[in-house]
Amino acid sequence: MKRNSRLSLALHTLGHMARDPDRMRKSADIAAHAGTNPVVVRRVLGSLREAGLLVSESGHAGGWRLARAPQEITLADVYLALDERLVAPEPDTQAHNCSVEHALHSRVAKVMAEVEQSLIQKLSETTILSIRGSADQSMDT
Amino acid sequence: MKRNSRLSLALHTLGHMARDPDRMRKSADIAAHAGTNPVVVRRVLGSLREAGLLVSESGHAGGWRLARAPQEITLADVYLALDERLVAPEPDTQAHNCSVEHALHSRVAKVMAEVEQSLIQKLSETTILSIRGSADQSMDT
DNA sequence: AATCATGTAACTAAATGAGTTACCGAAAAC
DNA sequence: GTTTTCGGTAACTCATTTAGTTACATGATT
Repeated sequence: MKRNSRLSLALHTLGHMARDPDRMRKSADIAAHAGTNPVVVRRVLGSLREAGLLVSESGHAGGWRLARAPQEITLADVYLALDERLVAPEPDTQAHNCSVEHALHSRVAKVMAEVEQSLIQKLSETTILSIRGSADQSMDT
Repeated sequence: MKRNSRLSLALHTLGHMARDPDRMRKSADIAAHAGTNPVVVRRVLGSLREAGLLVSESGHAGGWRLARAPQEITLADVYLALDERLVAPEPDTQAHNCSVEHALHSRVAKVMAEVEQSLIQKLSETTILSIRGSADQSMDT
């Protein structure tokens, strides 16, 4: 895989789950569908669980399930859960030699932060319900 | 450095240049200011030149300069020039096993593309003039 | 010609992230 | 209570990306 694969995997999985929210899915099945590894799936979904988007259970009837209704989960939730921060507010480790540099740095950081917020705002306008497929087909066909 | 360092370097340099658009700057000076290497600077600024944002010249009086007025250069121009594509429209190399997967994949791709466009739109609303420092201080203080 | 800039190829090193193996612990089935 | 079947996680490998560096060619000015 490549860049944004975590986000992509998350959206695909949530899209599937949104079709049938009550069903439990095993990481092995999800992985097979996504063409990846169960551990990778658990890592990504684990982040979503920490953010309260999913719940997981062990044992025979275990697996993964949405923690709330699909229309209550937006792409912003997913984005923030994965902690990607595409626009990246660099934590500013560098001491700046001149005052111009310092002022400019803070301006750039401010603009980047605004763009990031704008991105999150845009993402919050779409729920995973809208990327779900149309009908009642099941995942394991 | 870290992620988005190219974009960051570009914005910082353009911010400096916007203060005094007619002045020629050497890659060595820019690199010293940014705490990086002249070759790295030339690579990044080379992308901006290909996009028509900068011009460069060789020789004694050589260096880098804005190709047009700073208020005519938006962050979207810079973003597109660097070919970053943060939201990343994965080129879809994979054949999908089931029709659900196929439909879902295209939905996800569509949403991602919309978000990317939204990001570019937002970036186009800010020019490098607005990240320039306030007054007439020069870069080499 | 000598100098000083960009342009670029080629390489190194570090960081990132997917993939994998292995093992633990929890919950249900038997 | 033992076995089975899940998730949870640590530890490692491998590929990719990218900054950094060296070296050298090209072009423009002195």
